[in-house]
Amino acid sequence: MTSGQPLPQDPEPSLTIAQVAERTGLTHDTLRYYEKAGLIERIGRTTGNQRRYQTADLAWLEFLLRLRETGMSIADMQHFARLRSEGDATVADRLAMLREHRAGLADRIRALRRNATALDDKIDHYEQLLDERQQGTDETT
Amino acid sequence: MTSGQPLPQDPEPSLTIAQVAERTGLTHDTLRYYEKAGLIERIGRTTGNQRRYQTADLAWLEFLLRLRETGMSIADMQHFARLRSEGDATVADRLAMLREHRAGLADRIRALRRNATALDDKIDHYEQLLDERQQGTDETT
DNA sequence: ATAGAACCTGGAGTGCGCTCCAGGTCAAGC
DNA sequence: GCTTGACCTGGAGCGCACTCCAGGTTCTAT
Repeated sequence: MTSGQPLPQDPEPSLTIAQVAERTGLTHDTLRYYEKAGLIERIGRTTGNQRRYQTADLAWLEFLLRLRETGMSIADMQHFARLRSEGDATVADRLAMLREHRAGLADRIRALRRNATALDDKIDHYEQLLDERQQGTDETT
Repeated sequence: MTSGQPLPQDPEPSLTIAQVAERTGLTHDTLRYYEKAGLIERIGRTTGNQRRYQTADLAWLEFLLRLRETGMSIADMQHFARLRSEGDATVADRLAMLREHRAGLADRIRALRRNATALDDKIDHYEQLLDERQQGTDETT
């Protein structure tokens, strides 16, 4: 088993919302919005009702950010978060979600690479146009 | 010079908005919105004021779609379209825009690939969890 | 000639993902 | 004790990229 309850003298590095905002690049408004929306479970509070983020909260947030950066919608992240909160019984479902998301991501990367190549062609075309234009400034054929 | 004005007997393959919608995957509303927004210049009309898209319109639309798919905003596409409508003098500006967009795209593809790798790790982790859970169903260590 | 589908316009409405606001509470330094 | 800045809540507002609507016109097939 693991050892400790969060005793008072536990040096668990709890962060304020401002510190988390700086670390993640999110605003405090977005952090509160994510909590309200159920993307992150209710963050622990001080006696004065102020949030204190623990290491595990940070790790989950960073995972969420990876999902977001790869284009997952808030709705899907809510779904994933709900499954997670339901415990180990939902591991298979969560795995399925991640696999599907991963597959979609692969598709999107492939599409972007194809479009990048097309863009390169267009850029080449523009470079040629520009060369001709600059060469032709004096109208001599 | 090139040869023909669009004479009546010119077999220029003009398409209705519905046909263009089907070809591009855009809705007719989106096509009209893009025209209203200045992303595409005013499409030629029949005497009865209905749009007829020409080959050149299609080509431009497909280019716009590539810009969109690679994440360019409507505002930036408007900017590009405006430059284009101003003629050859803006070739250098347009080239600069495309190069910048291309560079951002490269960054985004790199970030997606990094995130994809992180996702793969997470998936591996979930697969292991699932294996343990299935093996451990009978509680024998 | 006429029915019905496709098209037209200007403008309002929608969904997403935040972002801002008002009005208050809490914590730390002077 | 008091000020000042960080934090709290519920709810309204915003920008983007469409999407829909009402009311009218045009095209096509019979």
